[in-house]
Amino acid sequence: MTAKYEQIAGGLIQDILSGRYLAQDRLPSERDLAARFDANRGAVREAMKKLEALGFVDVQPGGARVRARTEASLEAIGHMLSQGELPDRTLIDQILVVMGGLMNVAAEEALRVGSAEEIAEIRKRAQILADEVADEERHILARFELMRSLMESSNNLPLQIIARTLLSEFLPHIGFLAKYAEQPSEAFVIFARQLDQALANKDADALRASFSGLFDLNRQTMQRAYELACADLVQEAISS
Amino acid sequence: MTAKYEQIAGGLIQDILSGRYLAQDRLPSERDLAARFDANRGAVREAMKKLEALGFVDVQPGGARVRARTEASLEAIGHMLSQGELPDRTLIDQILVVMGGLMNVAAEEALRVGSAEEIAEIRKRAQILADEVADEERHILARFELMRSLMESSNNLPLQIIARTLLSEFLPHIGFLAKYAEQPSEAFVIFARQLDQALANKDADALRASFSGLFDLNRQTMQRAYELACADLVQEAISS
DNA sequence: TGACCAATTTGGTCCGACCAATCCGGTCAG
DNA sequence: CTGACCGGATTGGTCGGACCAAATTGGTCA
Repeated sequence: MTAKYEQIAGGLIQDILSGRYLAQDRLPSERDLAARFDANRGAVREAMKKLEALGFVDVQPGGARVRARTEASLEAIGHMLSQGELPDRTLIDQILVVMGGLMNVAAEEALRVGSAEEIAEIRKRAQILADEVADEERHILARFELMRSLMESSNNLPLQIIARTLLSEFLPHIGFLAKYAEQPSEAFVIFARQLDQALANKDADALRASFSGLFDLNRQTMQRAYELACADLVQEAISS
Repeated sequence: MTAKYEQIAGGLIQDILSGRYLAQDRLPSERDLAARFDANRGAVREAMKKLEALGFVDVQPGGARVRARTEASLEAIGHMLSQGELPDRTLIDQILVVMGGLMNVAAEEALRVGSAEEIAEIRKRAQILADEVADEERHILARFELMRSLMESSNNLPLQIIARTLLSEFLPHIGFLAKYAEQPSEAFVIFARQLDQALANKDADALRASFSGLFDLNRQTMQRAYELACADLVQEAISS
């Protein structure tokens, strides 16, 4: 049984994201909300504190007001993704773009401040990706391990926080795409080799190029998988 | 008069960041905290909800535990910056690095999906930066306007959220550096011109190069200003 | 029509109480 | 002596009612 204040918070988030309460609307008073959710006002207040921290609302003496989407917190992204039957396709792509950019920064920083051991660790992950015969499961794992070690070696706290948050908001909502994902293409392997070489030569430009290539491929793969998943969903709807 | 639950939250954050409570320590019970802060347990609970949302603690039936720094939320960065007399120098640099990377992504995306009007808007901001005779105040303003219009034109919600959050956590803590900042150097003007040209030619590589140059200069300027501020602080300490 | 004032509403805080899950220390069997 | 077990104390979660100060609202009056 989830805590009641979480249920209240979840309900209000649904209302806000679904447009029941628009930006700059005033939310019902805490007393009214307590009545609607059949809860005590204290529980409602705890839920409001959570909404406030998530950047969904702005609560002041006199009333709580809904904030604009762009004023939300990064932790709110997960809730935005879980709206509707399928997570929003554009938003997924946007997240992938940002993740790519962050990984680029992490790679540059890792190259700049990382120790030899850390670079070697990263190269090991890259080499697994460059290994054509690796089975798919190990391949997927290696991608995450590559990202993880990059973040670690960047020694950049804000970067680590952003990447971890983004990932944890993102991953729970794309599990359904797994069965539609393609095998890594030939181009992927080539980019992975370039990545390894760039790390070996400490060549920042090549590093960037190979990384951009890898993440673009990943984006395309995701978009295709998304389309396949959509098509499947339509089929199911017809047959039912 | 700030709300009491905010005072409590602030006090606890201080305790956590100063090391009074270490990672995975158990926090005192809500009842004990209520006694210590001479407050009602309800107020303490609201403060705890805030700490939880900030990623500082993990509260469960049985007790609340302190999380590791890297598990914190992006909104916690501001609190980390306000520890000690001067904000942490390394952390400032790390934030600048991340901001640079994000702006790079924004610029690429703006070039990819932005309308002609939006590109023109960005170029206008860049041209102000390339204008050597602009007074300093206008110059600083133009930098922020450039960043703002880039973020706007990227049409990337996660990116906008991250950048806005990072800026709002960052800016309040670097105001003291303003009086130590140098005039923009000649190199800065050159990079700004390159930026304008790259936008005109829709040349993503040149865009990246000019942006990296601008942000590197900015980083160096900040670091020098920080050192000057430190030196000043030492002087004051001696003379008092 | 617009400025002004009072009643109402709203968030912030407090008190005391109860429940269920967890934690802790002692007990008892191996 | 060790380890599983058990019951009481502790802890977070919820409830109800109450009061205050600030903001909102709506009506009044100039």
